[in-house]
Amino acid sequence: MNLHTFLPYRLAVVTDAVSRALAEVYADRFKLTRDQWRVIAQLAEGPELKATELGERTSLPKMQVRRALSGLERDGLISRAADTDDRRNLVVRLTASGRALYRKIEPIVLEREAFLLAALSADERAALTRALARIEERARQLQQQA
Amino acid sequence: MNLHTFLPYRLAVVTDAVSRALAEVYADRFKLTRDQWRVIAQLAEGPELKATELGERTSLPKMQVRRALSGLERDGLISRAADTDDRRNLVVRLTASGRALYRKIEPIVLEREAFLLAALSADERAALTRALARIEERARQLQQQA
DNA sequence: AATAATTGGTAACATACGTTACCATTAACG
DNA sequence: CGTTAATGGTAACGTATGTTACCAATTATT
Repeated sequence: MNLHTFLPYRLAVVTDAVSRALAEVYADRFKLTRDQWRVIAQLAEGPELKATELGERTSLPKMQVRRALSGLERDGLISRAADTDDRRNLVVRLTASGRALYRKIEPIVLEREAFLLAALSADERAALTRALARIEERARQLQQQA
Repeated sequence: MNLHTFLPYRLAVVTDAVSRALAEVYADRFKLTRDQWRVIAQLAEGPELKATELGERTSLPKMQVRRALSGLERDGLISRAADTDDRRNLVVRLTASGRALYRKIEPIVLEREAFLLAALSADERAALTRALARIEERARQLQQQA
């Protein structure tokens, strides 16, 4: 077995390189952690979310969501309010400055993604998306049976 | 922008799922960290390596290599010795029990990789490998210019 | 309706990790 | 040669992360 052709290793290395390339934007320039960036990006898609939904949609464990939210709230980028229907729930939404920050980051980050994908044809991109989806599904099957 | 179709996010999520599926083997069953597993897998390919080479070949920063090695040495799976030519260098090699452990893990881990890849045709696998390589290269270009 | 089980969120701990500075050895340069 | 620079490895610090246990609000059970 050769580590360099081993799929899990390859994925980890590529993903790490991509993450770093992106973190230069949201972390270095805009002082957000990766988790905070994910939360903001997700909140930007809809007006408000419950904290639990946020966790599901960002693929983050609830503790990471919580810590991301604490920081964001401190910096005035989101607001948390108790749900009136079920007071266990928190309803989270971007503040005006949260939305403004997102609008600054989004184009830069999309540009970087475009740069990465420019190495592939449309067909190749589609194939990559499909391959990743299939592999993810199978990985989850492996975890299940454990 | 949609987080779920955003390449860096997709890569991170898939990679995380794959890592977890693999960690069940080397971490849960064999009590190795991911870094220790990488180091062992790399050492299994050749008889001995300098610590710095190990870092390059496992894509791990030197501190992580060091910490991985400390644990492995404590457990008698590797040995470290000063290079006689250049006494700054450490020469690292697997012990007999290190090799034995590797031989136990390898087939299980390869089987899991095979299961993941079984979702793809030979062509699709080749395309995936190519796509990942191109994206990694471009990601490193982005980092460079920062 | 009272009690048990579940759920969303929080707290606190121990461990892992990245960063910076450091020491010893070797290489470079005058 | 002798001083300076560079390199491999180590130490020590603060922060981040995962885990476990916990509390309050809600839902289910009888």
